[in-house]
Parts: sequence; C-alpha cells; structure tokens
Amino acid sequence: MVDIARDLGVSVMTVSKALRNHNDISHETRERVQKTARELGYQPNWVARGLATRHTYLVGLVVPDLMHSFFAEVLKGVAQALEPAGYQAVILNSEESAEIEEYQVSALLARKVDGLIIASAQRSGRARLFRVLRDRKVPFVLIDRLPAGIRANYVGGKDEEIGELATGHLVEQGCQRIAHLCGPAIPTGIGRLSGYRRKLADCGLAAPPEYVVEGQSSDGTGFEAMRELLRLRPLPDGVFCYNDPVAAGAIKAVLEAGLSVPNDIAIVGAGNVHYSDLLRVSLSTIDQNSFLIGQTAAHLLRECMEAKGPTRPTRTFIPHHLIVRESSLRIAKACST
Amino acid sequence: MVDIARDLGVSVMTVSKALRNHNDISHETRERVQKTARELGYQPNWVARGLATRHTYLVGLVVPDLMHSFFAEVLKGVAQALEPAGYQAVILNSEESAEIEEYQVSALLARKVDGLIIASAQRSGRARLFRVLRDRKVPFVLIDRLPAGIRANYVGGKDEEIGELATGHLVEQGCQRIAHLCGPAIPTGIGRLSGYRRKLADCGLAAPPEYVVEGQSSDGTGFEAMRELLRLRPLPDGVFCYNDPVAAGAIKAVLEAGLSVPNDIAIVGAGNVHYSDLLRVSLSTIDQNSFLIGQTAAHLLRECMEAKGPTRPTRTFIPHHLIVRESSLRIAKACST
DNA sequence: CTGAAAGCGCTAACAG
DNA sequence: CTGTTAGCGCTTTCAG
Repeated sequence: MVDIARDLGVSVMTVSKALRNHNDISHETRERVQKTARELGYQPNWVARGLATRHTYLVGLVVPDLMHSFFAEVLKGVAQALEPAGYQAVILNSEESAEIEEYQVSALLARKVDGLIIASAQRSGRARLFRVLRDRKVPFVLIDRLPAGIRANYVGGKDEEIGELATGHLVEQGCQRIAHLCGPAIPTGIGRLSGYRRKLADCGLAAPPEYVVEGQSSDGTGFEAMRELLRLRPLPDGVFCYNDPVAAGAIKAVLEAGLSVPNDIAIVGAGNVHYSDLLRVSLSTIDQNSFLIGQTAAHLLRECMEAKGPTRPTRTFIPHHLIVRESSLRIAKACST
Repeated sequence: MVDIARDLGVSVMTVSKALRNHNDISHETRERVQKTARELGYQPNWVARGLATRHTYLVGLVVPDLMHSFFAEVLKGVAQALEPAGYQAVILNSEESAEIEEYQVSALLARKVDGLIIASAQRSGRARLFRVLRDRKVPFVLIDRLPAGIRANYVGGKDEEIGELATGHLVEQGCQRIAHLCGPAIPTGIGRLSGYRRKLADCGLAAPPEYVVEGQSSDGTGFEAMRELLRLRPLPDGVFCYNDPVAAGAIKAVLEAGLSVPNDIAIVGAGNVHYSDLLRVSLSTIDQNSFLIGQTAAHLLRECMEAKGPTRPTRTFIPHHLIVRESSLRIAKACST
C-alpha cells in the first residue's frame, strides 16, 4: 500500500479508501489507485485489516463428524451461503466430544471469528459453553441439535416429529413390533426416541424396553446393534433407525441373518444421505434437507453478524419429509406378489 | 495483556513472554502471570499475534468436493495431523473448477495462511497457479492429483498402477471384455485410464474405444454412464470404474437392467469409501488409504512451514491395495455353485 | 475530496 | 531476567 501511495504521490490513506470504494474519493483517483494496485499485484492483508476493524470475515464451524455425509452436506450449504459475502469457514471436528468442542470453540474465539455455527456435542443440560458465547457477544447459530433449555439461534429439524413420522410409516406398512436403534443421548437422539415412543403409544402398540438398542451414529455400529435386536424373540418386524448410516448397517445385519428387508423386517432411517438409494436394499428415510439447514444457518448468522446490536434468538425448523424406498415397502410388495 | 501487566506491576513484554513460556522469564514471574491471566480469563488475540509474527497458524485446504467421502476422509487425516501443532484449517470447495480454485487460493493468500494443501482442479498443463505459489514462497502440498510437469510437493497414489491393478483383477476373474467408466480429464482420471489401457494391452485384450465412457465423479453419473455401456453389443463383462461413487451408480444400472453383478458384469471401483461395503452388491475396490494421504500431506506441510529456508519438493506415494468383495467375485461364485 | 495522527493487540530486537 | 523502542499493515477519526 505504501508503494502504491508513493508511486502515485498520494497518501496511504487515500489508497486505503480508494481500494475499498470508499465514497469520498474522486472517481479519477480511485481508478488510478486501483489500476496501479493491479499492476503491482497488490493484495490487501486481511490479518492487518482484521486487527484494525475487528472483523475477520472468518466463521467457525464445529461439527461432530465430517465423515457423516449429513454434515458434509450441511457444510456445503453453509459454504455456499457464506462465500458470496466474502466469509470463509474454519471447520473443526469435535469427534462428538463435548470437551474437544469447548476447546475448539475457544480457539476459534482467540482467532476472532466473526461468528460460529455449531452442531453441538454438549450433553443435554450443559449450557456453559453457550453462556460464554452469549456473554462475549459472539454471534452463533446452533444447528441440528438443540440442547434443551438454551435460548439461542437454532436451525434444524423437529426430531420428535421425525421419529413419529418414521414410526408411523412403519405402522402403516403393517408392522406390529417396531424396534428402534437409537442414537446417543444428544437432543437429536433423544427427540427421535421420544417421537418413536409417542407414536407407538398413540397407535396402541407396545414399546418393550429391549426393543430400543443404542446404535451410535457411525457406519459400523448399526450392524452390531441390529444383531442384538435379532437375538430377541419375538423378532421385531420393523425398525426405525436413528440415522441412515445406522440403518445401512442394520440392513446388512438383517440380510446376513438370512431374513428379508422389508418383508421380514422393514427399516426406515433418517437423513437421506446421498448413498441411501444405492444400498443393498434402497433405504426409506426421512429427508431433513441438510443443504437447506446449512444455508439457512449461514444466512441467519450473517444477519446476526451484520446487525448493530444484539439480536433476539430465532429458531427455524426446516421441514422434513418421508422418502419411501424398498426397505419399508411391504404393502406394495404384498400386492405385487 | 495490559490489564495483567498493570495488576502485577510488570511490563507488557514480560507478560507476553511469560504467557508464551519464553525461557528468559523467572519461573516465579511466569507462574504469577499465568495465574492472573487465568483469573482474568485472558485469551491471546491470534489476529494481533499473527500480524506481529507473520505466522497465522492457519492452513488453507482446497478440495473439489467435500461431499465425496474420499476427500472427507483425507480432510480428517489432515485435521488430525495439524491439530496437535495448533494449526487450524480453512476449508474451501472448488467445485471441480480451476477458476474457483484460483480465486480461493488467492483469498487464502490474502489471509496469510501459513501453508496450503490442494487437491487441484487445474487441468493438465496449467501451472500458473503453482508458479505463483512458488514465487510467493508459500509452502504447499498437492494431494491426490499431480498435474503433469509440476515440481511440487505431492502426496497421493499412483493412478496408473491403480488402473492396472483394478483391470488386472478383472482379467483374473475371467473377464474378457473390460470397459472403463473413466473420470474427468484430471491427472487421476487420466492415470487410471492409461493404467486400464496398459493392462489390457499387456494381457492381449481389446480395448475398443466405445468401451470407455466418462462417468464424472459424483453419485448419479455412474448410473447414466453405465446405461450407455449397457447399450453396446457385445456387452462388457467387466467394468473398472474411476471411483466408488461412479461404481455405486454403475451397480444400480446393471441390476436395474436385470443383469447380475458380478456374474454378468463384474465391477471394481477405487477409493474404498466407507459405504462401499453396504451397497446393493458390496463393492470390490482399490483402497487408497485416504486418511493416510491426509495425514502425510499435513506432516509434510508442517515440515515445510517450520523449515527456515525453501525445501526441495518431495513426492510421496501412498500405497494402495485391492479389496475384493462381491462385485467382482466370479470365480468363487462359479466354484460355489 | 484528501491527509495526518493515533492505534488495533501483540512481539522482535535489543538494551539495561 | 526485565523493560524499552519500534513496528506488523491497515483503518478510524477528525482536521484541513
């Protein structure tokens, strides 16, 4: 910048303003400045600018697992909504650990990110992290998992309804003994579990405790959990799985046991990950519109970051919908035979 | 920092040094400083530090597609290797566009990242971007795709060998008419294609041009490309697919056509993405050790960033290996029946 | 419309 | 071992 100023015989300040299209610079000067800047291959130093303006154009993004395509998709939505505004994302993986998450958030704060998007691994009831963020007045949006009792921006689905919808679908398909491979004790897992229970109660069906087995959320674990279910008598004839990766493992376990999906056991997942259509048996699932979740969260965050004062927390629920594929299609099957 | 200094009646410099465990500070002073820092909830401002030291502890990571689990896994390796050293990653998605990639790299440079890891979308022969990086002396490591004729750090697989291995496996399984759903004209795609051609030549098998169809690299495209192959006569009896997502689509297309995988058409992919075991027909594939690619690249980058002077470019080839699953298992099948 | 002064929060280099 | 001086590269503020 000093160079440009010297070359043109103007002050550094003029250059600074001209480059930012500040409007109290004559059109002519601005052109000249921008021209020499280009010739000299000048690039503004965002670190210095960030220090001066307290505005880094950096957004922190903390997710429990990047390998899970649900989050990969969310992330894509976030990136797409952030990029045109000049923001970039620092993405960190909390490995589903509340502790790592806290550490990472604090590192992001030291980095002076302008805002945060978090799919939190905090167990229910732990609000400290979010209090810290509120006190420090860093805009943040929680996604996918809304810790109970937290007043904060949130974008995600209604997990209880997701659980009800999936379970209800199994009921409609004629299942009588519906099990659930539940997720960990995070809001998403808890919500879906209680949706499952409520729907069964509504339909007057039993929900024996041994029909609920924890399946975690990564790819292998659904397989193990399903094998546990397969040892039970009577066998369940329908299984609602916490998410698609779990469901994928579950399908594998059922088939390996020599049973048919969906005729012996119908299966529904949640998340509609991109490969769910390509599995052994294509997977019925609840689409959560993950891309839109990311986009919406990013837009909300931008509003907060660009607002003058503090903003009031907003909760946005992204609609979900059922996608029926082979893994739950019993009636049609029955008809066609 | 000023506060801490005032509280303790020492200079700001002492505080600065004490907090960084600089070794010319008395043990006692250091303790006192760190204690009050903790009490005051002090957090160093990395932006300011970055400006002063010209060292941001930020690494830029540019990949063509985050949704592709191959890159998600690479990324995990990178993050895992970078984190203990205090680096964080700014991750950008180039959407497989050379132009977007250049823009993103330049934004990262403005941000003064300490180094870059790039799975480049540059078409072969375009070296400008890398020249710029070299001239500006920013350490960078290319991964997965080595543009021809570039002298730069590289970590990835040997694509020609991958192509040969996969094709050779199909030959061993007794396939006579082997087709290839090739990738885009990037090094990975080109290398695998030429490995395929070479192996066929070595085995004295024909490689008719219509047996090579472009399948891109995302999930849907393998399906379409395979349908094209299915219109040919004679039908191929083995298909080597550019990568697993393409292969997944291909399997779907073959099954929908009423044919059997692997008996009518055997299929091999590449990448060993985490769900390849869960597909309609579990997928034989070449494992590329994606996690290790990420880790290795990150370690190499760290060495470059922490070296005093310029370092000489290194190429590290991560070994791959064949994983045989159902989609190519013809001989065993033949035996067992 | 242009520029001079002061400072963002921290640290390198050197002097005490 | 501790402190002083002088920036890092840019911007805000306010006076010309």
